[in-house]
Amino acid sequence: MKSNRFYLTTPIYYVNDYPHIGHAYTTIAADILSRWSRLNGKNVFFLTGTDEHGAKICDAAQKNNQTPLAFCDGIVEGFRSAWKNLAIENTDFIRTTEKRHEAAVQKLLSVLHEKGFIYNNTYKGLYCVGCEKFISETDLDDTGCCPDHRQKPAHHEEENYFFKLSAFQQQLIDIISDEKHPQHIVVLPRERRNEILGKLKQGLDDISISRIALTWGIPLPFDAKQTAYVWVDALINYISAVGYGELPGADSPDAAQRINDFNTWWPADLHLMAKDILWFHSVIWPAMLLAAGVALPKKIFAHGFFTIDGNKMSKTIGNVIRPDQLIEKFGVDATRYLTVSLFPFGSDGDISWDALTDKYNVDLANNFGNLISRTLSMTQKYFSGTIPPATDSAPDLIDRVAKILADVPGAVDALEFHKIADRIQCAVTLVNQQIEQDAPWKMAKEANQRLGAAMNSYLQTTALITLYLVPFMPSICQKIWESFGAVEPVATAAHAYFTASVPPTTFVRSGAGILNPGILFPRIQK
RNA sequence: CGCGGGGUGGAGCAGCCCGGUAGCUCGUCAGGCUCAUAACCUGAAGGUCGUCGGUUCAAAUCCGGCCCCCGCAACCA
Repeated sequence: MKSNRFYLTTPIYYVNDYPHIGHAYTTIAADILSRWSRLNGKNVFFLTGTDEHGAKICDAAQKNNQTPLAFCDGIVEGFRSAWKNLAIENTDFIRTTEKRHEAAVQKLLSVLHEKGFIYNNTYKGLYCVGCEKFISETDLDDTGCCPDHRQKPAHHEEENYFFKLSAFQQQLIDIISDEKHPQHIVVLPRERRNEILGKLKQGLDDISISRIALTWGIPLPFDAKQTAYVWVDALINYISAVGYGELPGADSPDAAQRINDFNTWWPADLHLMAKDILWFHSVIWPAMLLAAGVALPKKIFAHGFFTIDGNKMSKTIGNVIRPDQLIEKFGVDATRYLTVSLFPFGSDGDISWDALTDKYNVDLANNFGNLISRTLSMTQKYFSGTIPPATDSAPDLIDRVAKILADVPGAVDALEFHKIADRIQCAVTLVNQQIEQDAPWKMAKEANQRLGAAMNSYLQTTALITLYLVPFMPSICQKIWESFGAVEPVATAAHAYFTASVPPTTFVRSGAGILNPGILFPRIQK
């Protein structure tokens, strides 16, 4: 049942800082996709984790008077709790300092070595610790310092191992550009793909994949004096987490199980990341896999960066937004909804507290939240809190709403969160308009026979819209569900609806008693 | 000739890939409703979609020239 499984990943985050809104952005997006896929009957493996090797971490740990691992442990805890607070349901969390990862890195590098894709050479040049790479003199500023890190690079000469990246240029071009290629990788968005292809056509240099004298890393299997370059190390997490490589030692899990896991999950269906690391994922990573004879990931999506109030996110400016700050102001569910839908996913955009607050008030408080309030309130007032039955001549409202929401699956596939939110809001507006047109409060006064059916249709459509919001706002949707008097969890209903087309009329049953959930999205003053 | 992104009513944005009544949020003005979180609904004013040219029956949308703005510095997703 390989076609029914879905393996998606976020990058593993570098542990030089506690999580901020940028990390959260990618991870929330991945979680929404993951939940959506589960609700659509997929067997999902959702991986995230942390990247913990390299000189920077080593230095930071020293400054803190800690061992590198102890230092990492602290920050990793920050990531774990941030994801927990954001209701992220990742299947696994991989750390590059784990044994299983080390085993996978060594296995892959051994294979590359055996197949002749790795050779050693002397590398001379200026090395910047901050960049963790050699830089050329032309890159330096007037004072001879690295412009990125304001420090003088050191003269460095070392034996390094190189990976024959250049051997894969044409193959990579074909794989990325030719949709009919058996190993085709979909790189999105399109403009990013064009950028990658453009760079690829300019040619590829072999890359250094090891560091000498840097002990905080994974030793090369064929030369223990050197450790793997952090990027090579990091990329491999995507296969080490699902079972690539044999674990040494008696306490290791069953090797056969790991092989089975690997065959089940690899290749990944989607690698999700920000645009800055697309090159590593769409060129270096596939080249490594090609060289090793391992299958390639199917889709790679790079989202944009954002500015905050028009400025770059910066500790100096002090405008860094932490996930917990967002949660404090908007709550977990709204935070998830707002961050991914504020501007189109894939392009750069600006985030500001004002804009977030605005969207919160418009989409969630005034529109969706208020729709819940008014329908429940009317049900309470006009029908003593018992959901009235539908009539045979069901209003076409449900059809019209369903039609709008029919655009959602396609938008999810294209990772167009902005569009998903737009469709959902349109659906909500449609119901609000219908309510206005029907004027149920008037019908109540006139004892109009059609009131029950009308009320029923509002509840049904609101319930239907709620199902589409489950991946974004899991806990509030559950609350809404309960307030509609539904017995089964909202996730169960959503699964039934999305996988078996169970009509919405079976979710919100006439005769069921509603509950008052209170104000779900209180308006927020700017 | 470095690379990339962008220029759409007062502000912020969508639409552009797959040409065919220019849409959303905020703001302004007028009205409706009173079930609801002072929420909701309707209507109005306001745009020659940066500019010049091309393709087309038809271009914000495709093609080319030009002008202007912003990244490719970072603590970074």
